[in-house]
Amino acid sequence: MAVQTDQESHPPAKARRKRQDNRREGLLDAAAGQFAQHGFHAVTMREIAADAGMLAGSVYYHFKSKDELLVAVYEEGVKRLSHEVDRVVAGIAEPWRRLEIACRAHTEMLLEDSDYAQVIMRVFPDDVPSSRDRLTSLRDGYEERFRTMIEFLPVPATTNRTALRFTLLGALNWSKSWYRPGGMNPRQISAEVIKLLKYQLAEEDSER
Amino acid sequence: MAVQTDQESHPPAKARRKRQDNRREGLLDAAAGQFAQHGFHAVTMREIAADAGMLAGSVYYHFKSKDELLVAVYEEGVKRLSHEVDRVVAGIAEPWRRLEIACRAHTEMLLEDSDYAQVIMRVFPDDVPSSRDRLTSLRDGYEERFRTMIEFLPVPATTNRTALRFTLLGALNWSKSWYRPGGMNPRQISAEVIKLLKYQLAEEDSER
DNA sequence: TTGTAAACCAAACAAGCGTTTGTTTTAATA
DNA sequence: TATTAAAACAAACGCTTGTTTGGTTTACAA
Repeated sequence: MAVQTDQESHPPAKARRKRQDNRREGLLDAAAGQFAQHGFHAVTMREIAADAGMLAGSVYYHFKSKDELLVAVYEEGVKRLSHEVDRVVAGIAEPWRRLEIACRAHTEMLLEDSDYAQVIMRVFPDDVPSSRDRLTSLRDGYEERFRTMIEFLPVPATTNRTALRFTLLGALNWSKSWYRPGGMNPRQISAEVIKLLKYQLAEEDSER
Repeated sequence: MAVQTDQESHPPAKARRKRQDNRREGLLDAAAGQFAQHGFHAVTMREIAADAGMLAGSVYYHFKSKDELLVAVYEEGVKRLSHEVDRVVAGIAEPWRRLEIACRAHTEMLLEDSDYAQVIMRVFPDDVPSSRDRLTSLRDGYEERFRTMIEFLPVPATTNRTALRFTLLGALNWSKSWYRPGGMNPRQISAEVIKLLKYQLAEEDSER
């Protein structure tokens, strides 16, 4: 038995380093852009591939189906939304302020910054039956943040926090259907919605 | 020159009476059901036709394209929503009460009673570029009712009524994405949303 | 009863779909 | 430089799509 130098320092010609010009990322961007703008079923693999500068067949080296491509976009979208919201609320203790900051970030990504975020709000889980549960749990995982933030809100005991969450997120998400550049911007939209819901609830709060 | 008895009393064998077993209505119902459940692009003409008990080609006797079929559903949906809202608010003068009643009707049709209403909220005008403007103006025509109702609402001068409208309709329309039979019903949903928005705004109002 | 238009069927059409296959190019390793 | 796997191409696959066409049934008018 000869020496075995391949303990873990250098596996036996197994793990080959990947090429640097990997276009999977750009491909995902293209898919996100198309799905966000036209929805899932209205977009073809050829259109996505063309946007990424390749042919339809080549997409299948990176993703094994159109459904899985959507799931990947969804996952990336949830990750980006979550990270951004977590980032902006970090260090902010006051509950209403936390919520407002989070809503602003949410709305900005939804309306301007991120195709990935738009996909999550535009493509309904029911659109892709084979991945429905996966998409639903992804979306729920993100929205859980808002459930928690609303949980800590100092509001009268009679307040229906569930209804508050649905109203808040509904108002913001629906803005995608009427938002046009030049009108109210994302910051104003989220601020107005929060203002409408905050007044009567924030009784012990001194600001405003 | 002979007599011309065909002035207007009986056009010259021109206007033939239509048959009674016209299935155009059932066809439109089938289209509304399919579009409401799966969206526009995910539904095929064969599925719609099968639901109506006919073959795909036969649909083209009634509608000259899939797009036009959607527009017809949209028009019928707007008509039904409008009539229902107009009906329930008739005779109610108090502005907040009017709005609440209207919202209840809107939500009930959206969540339970009408596939036509669901299509209007589920299928975005951008999904069908060729008919985008038509669909948009149809939807706007309906929502104009809410603009008017909110216009007459006794609220502080600082209130942004546009934001109030968007928040209200957004919250209600978005409920379609989380509504499940057994949870909050449409009546409760609309009541909770109105309650959340009403408190602080209804200063001169004595009720509640 | 007969003529006729309304209403539908049956079958195909071209185009496009998501996907698979075999081959070629490319870049990192040895 | 030769080797090897990553990453893409080129071309087709079988199937479905929206739509068209020509013929057939049906109900109403005469």
